[in-house]
Amino acid sequence: MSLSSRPLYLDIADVIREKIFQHQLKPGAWINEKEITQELEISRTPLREAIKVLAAEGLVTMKLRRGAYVTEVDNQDLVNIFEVISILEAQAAFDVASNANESELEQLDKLHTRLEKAAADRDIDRFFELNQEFHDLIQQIAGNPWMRKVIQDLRQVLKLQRKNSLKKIGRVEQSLLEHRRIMSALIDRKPEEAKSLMNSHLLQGQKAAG
Amino acid sequence: MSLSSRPLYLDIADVIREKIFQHQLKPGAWINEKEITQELEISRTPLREAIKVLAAEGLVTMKLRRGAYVTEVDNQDLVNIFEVISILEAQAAFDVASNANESELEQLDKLHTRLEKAAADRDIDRFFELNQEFHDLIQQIAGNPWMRKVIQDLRQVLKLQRKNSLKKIGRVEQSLLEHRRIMSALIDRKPEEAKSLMNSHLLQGQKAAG
DNA sequence: ATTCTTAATTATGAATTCAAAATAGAAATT
DNA sequence: AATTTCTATTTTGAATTCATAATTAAGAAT
Repeated sequence: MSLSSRPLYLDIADVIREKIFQHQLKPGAWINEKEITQELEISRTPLREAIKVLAAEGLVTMKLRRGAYVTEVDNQDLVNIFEVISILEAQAAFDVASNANESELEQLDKLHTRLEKAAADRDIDRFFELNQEFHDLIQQIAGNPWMRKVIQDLRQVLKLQRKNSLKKIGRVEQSLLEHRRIMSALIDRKPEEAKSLMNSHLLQGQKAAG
Repeated sequence: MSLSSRPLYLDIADVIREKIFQHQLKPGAWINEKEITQELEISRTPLREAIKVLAAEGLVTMKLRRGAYVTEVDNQDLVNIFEVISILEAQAAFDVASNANESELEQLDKLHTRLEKAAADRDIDRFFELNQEFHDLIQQIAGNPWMRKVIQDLRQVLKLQRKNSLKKIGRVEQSLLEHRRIMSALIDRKPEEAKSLMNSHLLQGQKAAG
């Protein structure tokens, strides 16, 4: 067989990425090429290409003649990554408040409503998921694909050390409150306010996680 | 032979990257694998790994079953990339003004002096080079390696379309003026001012290039 | 028993080979 | 002559093979 719509190495990268996020491959763990080729029934060539993609994303680290291991992020890394994400997402919020059209704001509002519902249902996993979607939709609407790519890559690295701040008691409520205010600033088209609120929202999340 | 200190694919990536910046490989040009393997006397395996690294950096774009071509950035891309770079470098300047120690500021000042000299000598190439060094040193001192990596990757993509704004008459002088004011803000430890100056400095450069 | 040395094994890095798709080129049809 | 169809060539994607460095394991020496 061979009529797939995308190259094998991308599929393999997806599988390994998921393994990393599921902590089936934990930070610091070496990636055993033979094991994975046997499990996925593929050859080493596309696997090694996939590993290089993940290395570029920062999810794995390569060591000459030793192979690759899942990247370990320390606390300083977290602080540094959060600094970048906060700035950029804040700017994205600014851009949305400045330039989004009515239908886009409506889309956001709908998503936000679902977020409220998940919170009311105490469905943390769903909240977590929709929360990600909400942030991503803002970036999408902001309309800077390069910025979006940067944010997504860095968010991926954050996911390496699943200190999910939403698991902290009261954090979902707090987060929701912050979202509401961001949403208002967007709808009221107050760019500076949206920016500032988004920035502190993210820094709050960091503080809660740390 | 086989005692190199780094994997072959990284060396190959360097060579191709340089070819791209030298415009030996122009935006839109397909990368001919056979040609490069013969020229560098290597096999396709590490070459294809190198291409994937460059794709992750955004310098080449991969097309299924067609190979890879040098990325073409349009005007919208430039605007978008500049938006991200401006924000982040501005923040880096803020961080330097806030946290750099005396010796680091001195380092910057020395580099800045050399920049002044290159300008006085009308040595544009040297100015260009030192200009890059100046910006990078700020990022280094800012001390956020993740931010630095993001900026560097994006700056690379900018280099694809060598609209060097410094080539514009008067732009070197203007740029130098802006640098002087940034330098002052850093030494006077005025973070907000440094941030704002750096931001407009970069947007000026963009405007001059566009 | 512990450490050091050396042989066997394993894993990585890179070249080669194989399969299939895309392109180029020639022949045929209109 | 222009366009279409079919064949040959080239090129990409992926598997396999080969070479060498790193690790493990075994044995020797203290």
